[in-house]
Parts: sequence; structure tokens; C-alpha cells
Amino acid sequence: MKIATYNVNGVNGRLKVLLRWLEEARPDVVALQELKGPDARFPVQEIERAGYGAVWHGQKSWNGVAILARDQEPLLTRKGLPGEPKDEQSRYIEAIVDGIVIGGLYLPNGNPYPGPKFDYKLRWLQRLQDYAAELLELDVPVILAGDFNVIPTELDVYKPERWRNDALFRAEVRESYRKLVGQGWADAVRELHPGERIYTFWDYFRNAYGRDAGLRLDHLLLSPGLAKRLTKAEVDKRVRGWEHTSDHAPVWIELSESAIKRRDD
DNA sequence: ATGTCACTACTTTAGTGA
Repeated sequence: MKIATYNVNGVNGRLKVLLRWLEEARPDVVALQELKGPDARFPVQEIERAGYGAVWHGQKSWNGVAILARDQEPLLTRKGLPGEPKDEQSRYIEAIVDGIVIGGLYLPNGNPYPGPKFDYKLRWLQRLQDYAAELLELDVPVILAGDFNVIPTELDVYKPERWRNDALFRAEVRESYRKLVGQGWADAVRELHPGERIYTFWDYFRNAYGRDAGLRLDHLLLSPGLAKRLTKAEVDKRVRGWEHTSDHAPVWIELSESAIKRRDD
């Protein structure tokens, strides 16, 4: 089973890129972020024609998240993260596909630091921690997938010094993410590629992709039982090189049907 | 500070968020 996360940076503006990638990669499940359109503008027909059922949580202009499932309809379980009822931003959607709870998220960017946007990001991270702990207590298979807007460690950024005071890399943000993962989640890409430089995002500015000046922002966190089924975790880096593409590349994992034996087990 | 995108409303160009 192949499960992906992809910040499309405008689901309508990038529809051709998304459809091309779906056809080439054929993921079973996809969490999408930055739809950048209201619910009514979600391109459900084109996505269905590509063979995917979908649930989505849109918003005019900004944010917006969706979950796609090949040849089936995802079973919607939640829109929005609990903890701040007045929060209007569409940043969390959750659905069950093949018995797995998929939490699709688009964490606030948080820039500029300091300021109210940064404070909102820290609150959102705390809300995510609280809710993620509840999910783990259910003891069911869960994947939290999305654009976390967090650079977890120095290995995940081309030039750490330049990003020290950026909301993606501030110490308190990394600390909050570290606590979240420490609840018992497995960062799938790191699990299979420890010590390797892997990026999922390259700025549009200054030929960042050409220089491989990237950041690792898009993550798939697996509940303990699912971590035992993890066989592959990759970034579809080539997609970032396509015309009219998103500034993020898709990230995907492969899960086996049952627990597998790995060296460190 | 800069750079480059998508999106929106509307003075089809300028704001804004990333």
C-alpha cells in the first residue's frame, strides 16, 4: 500500500501536474495541502476521472487540505483540529482508508517571527500534540501526513545558519515537533534513511532547486504498529523539476500487508 | 532586502501569503 503527501500549492493552478503525478505514481492514498480554493472549486470531476475518491476541506485563497483514495471513497472522520473552536483555517482533515486513519495536515508557516502568526503556529503544534496523543491511545493504525512546516534537524536544511530565526526552524518549533514524534510516532523518511540529506521543498527563488538548496518539511508520521510495516519511504524529487510545478515534491511510503523484519528489530 | 509563485478583487494590476 502506497501512501503519499503532497503540498500542491494550488489544486486548480497545478491540476495538470497533480494528474500527471497521480497517473505516474499511482498512490493508493494521498494527503493534499494548499488547495487554495473554496470547497466549491475543488476539481472533484477531474480527480474522479483519474480514479480517485476524495474528501476535502477548502478555504478561499489559502490553506485547504484533502484526502484522495484510489478506487474508493475515503470515510471522513474529522475536519479541523480540536482545541480552538474559533479557528477558521482549513488545515486538518481526517479519513479512514483500508482501516488506516489518515490525518492530513497543513501546519501554519508561522512567519514572520516573532509575531501573532508565530504564536498561532506554536498553539497549533500544541493542539496537534494533544490530539495526536489521543489518536495513539486508540491503538489503531494512524498516519499523520502533510506539510508540517517544520525543519526537524540541521540535517534537514541546506544552510542551518540562514534559517535559525525562521519560523520553520526556530528552536521552540523543533522542540515541539520533537515532543510530538516522541509520543511514539515514526518519522517514516528518517526511519529508513537515517543520516541522509533529503529535502521535500525548494524555494522558487534564486534557483533553489537547481542548487539543491532545499528543506525537509513534508512528513509522514506512523503509529507504532504501522512503523513495523514500513518498507519504503521516498521523495518524488523529479516532480519539482516539472513545468508549472509546486515548490514541494510529493513524499510517499510503502506499507507491507503485515509486520516485517528489519535489521534494527 | 531579495527572489517567484498562486490567488483574489477588480482600476487586468496590486495586495497577500508563502
